[in-house]
Amino acid sequence: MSGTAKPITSFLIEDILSIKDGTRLNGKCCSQKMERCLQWNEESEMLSEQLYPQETEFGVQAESLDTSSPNTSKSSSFSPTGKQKRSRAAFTHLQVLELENKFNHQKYLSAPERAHLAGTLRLTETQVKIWFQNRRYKTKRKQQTSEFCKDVYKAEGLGTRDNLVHSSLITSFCKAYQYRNYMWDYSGPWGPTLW
DNA sequence: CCTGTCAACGTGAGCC
DNA sequence: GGCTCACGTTGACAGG
Repeated sequence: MSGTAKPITSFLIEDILSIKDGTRLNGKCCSQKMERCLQWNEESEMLSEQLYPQETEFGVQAESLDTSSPNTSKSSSFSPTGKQKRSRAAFTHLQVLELENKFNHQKYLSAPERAHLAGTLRLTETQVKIWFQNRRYKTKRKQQTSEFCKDVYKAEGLGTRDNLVHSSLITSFCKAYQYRNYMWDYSGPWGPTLW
């Protein structure tokens, strides 16, 4: 690894993370950040081939992935009642970024691919597997929700005062729906806003 | 305190 | 039987 390679990828990552239109990368991805992520996906592919031909598949140094050292392993803390507390790891932005990057190209991973990705991101294979499972489910729910609400809007039509009331009710329903965050569809026909 | 998010977990089914 | 999947739920955590 040369000294010139790191600043380039670090710049790209910091570039994305510095965008202030949202605090999370996963789930409710905000427009500018996601656009930059998608742009970065393409750039990182080219960069990784040029800069890290042998070292990593993703063009990001493994050491930089667990900087905040999330509690990715099972913690053995106990609740006051004596029951073992369930831990929930908080993946770093970089880990999520790489997982998203991979997911954009592949919705399913083979066992060797999963092992490699887990090693690169310093996660367990199970964590990668679960992440992909959850991610596929979220994508599906998001799509279903979008299509459902789109159909309702189509069926109801817009224009009259009654229809405006209807659309208002529909919007309320969609807002109340558990997976409303999946309606933030940056790649959808309505752009990156909540419709 | 309430609510939203999301990794982790449970369940049932399919594949080999 | 072991593995992975889709799907739904749980519970820790963070932000308002």
